[in-house]
Amino acid sequence: MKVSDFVDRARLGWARSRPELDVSSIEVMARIGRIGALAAHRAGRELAPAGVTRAEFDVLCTLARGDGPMRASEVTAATMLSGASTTKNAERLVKRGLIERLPWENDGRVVLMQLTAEGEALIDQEFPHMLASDARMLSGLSPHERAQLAALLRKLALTVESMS
Amino acid sequence: MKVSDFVDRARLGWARSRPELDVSSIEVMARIGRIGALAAHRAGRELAPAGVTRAEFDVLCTLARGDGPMRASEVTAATMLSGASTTKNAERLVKRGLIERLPWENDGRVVLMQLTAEGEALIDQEFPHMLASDARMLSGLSPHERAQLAALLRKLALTVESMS
DNA sequence: GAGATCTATTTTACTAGTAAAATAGATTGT
DNA sequence: ACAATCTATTTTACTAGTAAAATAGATCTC
Repeated sequence: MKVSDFVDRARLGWARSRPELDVSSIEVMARIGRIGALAAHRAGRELAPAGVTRAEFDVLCTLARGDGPMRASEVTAATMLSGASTTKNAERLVKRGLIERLPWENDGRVVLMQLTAEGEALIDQEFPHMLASDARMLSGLSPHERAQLAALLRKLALTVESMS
Repeated sequence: MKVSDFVDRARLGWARSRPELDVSSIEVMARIGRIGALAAHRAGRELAPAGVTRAEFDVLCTLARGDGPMRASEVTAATMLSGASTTKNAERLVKRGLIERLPWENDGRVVLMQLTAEGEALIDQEFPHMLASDARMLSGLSPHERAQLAALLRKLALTVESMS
C-alpha cells in the first residue's frame, strides 16, 4: 500500500546493486531532473495547439518580461540554448509574425529582438495557461510548503548558478 | 548588495510587464527547470571525457540499478525518451561494448538489454563522480535543509507523476 | 589610421530526438 | 486453426540543437 515516486524506486535499485554507495544526493537532484522533464513534456503538449514549441515559447516569455527590445545574446543567456538555436528560433518566430528583429544603431553587430503585437497577444493568451498548469502541479502542497520549497530551491539555485 | 537568482529576475520582469498576473508558481516550477538544465549541462561536460552522452549514461544507470536484464520498453519508460531513441542509444552502447542485447525466449518481440563487464566498470568509475557532483551542488544547504527539500520534492513528484 | 584582435551573430555540417510507418511476433475470437 | 487484432521494437523521414567556421562590425595599439 506504500506509494513511491521514481526516485524511491531508483534508490531501491541502487541499494540492491551498489549497497556500498551513498546515493542520497539523488533524493534532491534526480527528483529535480524528473519533475523538470515531466513538466517540460506537459508544457510541450499544452503549447502544441498554439503552434509554438517550448523553446519558442521560452523566447517569447523572455522578451515579454524584458524591458524593451533585447539582444540575441541576452535571449541566448536566458534560454540556456546555443546562439545557433537562438538564430533558428528567431527565424521561425519572425516567419510566424510573433517577433521582429531590428539592427541596433550603436553597434552594427547586435541584433535586437522584440515581440510584435501578435506575439504579445500569444503571451497574454498562453502564459496564464502555463501558470495555471504549474499551479495544478503544486496543488498537492500547502501554501506554507510551497513557500518553503521555493525558498530552498532559491538557495540551491544560487549555489548552482554560481558554480556554472 | 542583494543577491538574486534567475527566478528573482524573471519575477521582477513579469511584475513590471504583467503586474496583474500572479506568477508565484514560477517560484517553484521555473527554479526546477533552471536547476535541472544547469545540472544537465554540467553532467554532459563531466561525462564527455568518459565518451558517453548524458542520455547514454542514463541508460547505463537504469540497467545498473535494475535487477538483471531489462526490456527496451522498460528502459524507454525510465529514461522518458521515445522508443526510437532507446533503439539508437542501445545501438551506440552496443558498438562501444558497454551493453549487449539479447532476445527473450518467452516473447520474440522483446529485446533485453544488459550491461557488459565494461559497462559495469564504466558505472563503477563514473557514477560516484556524478554523485559527488550532485553533492557539491547541494553543499550550500544544511543536512536538515536537504532532507526537507527532498521530502517536499518527493511530495511534488508524486503529484506530477500521477498527473502524467 | 590601419592592421591586429576581439565580439555578436549567422552559417555550415553534423548529432540527437521524435512521430508515424513498418516489421515481426503474440493473442484472441470464432 | 487461422484471420484479425494487438504489442514490442525498429526503420524512416524529419525537426531541433550544437560546435566550429564564417561573417561583419567594433576596439585597441602603436
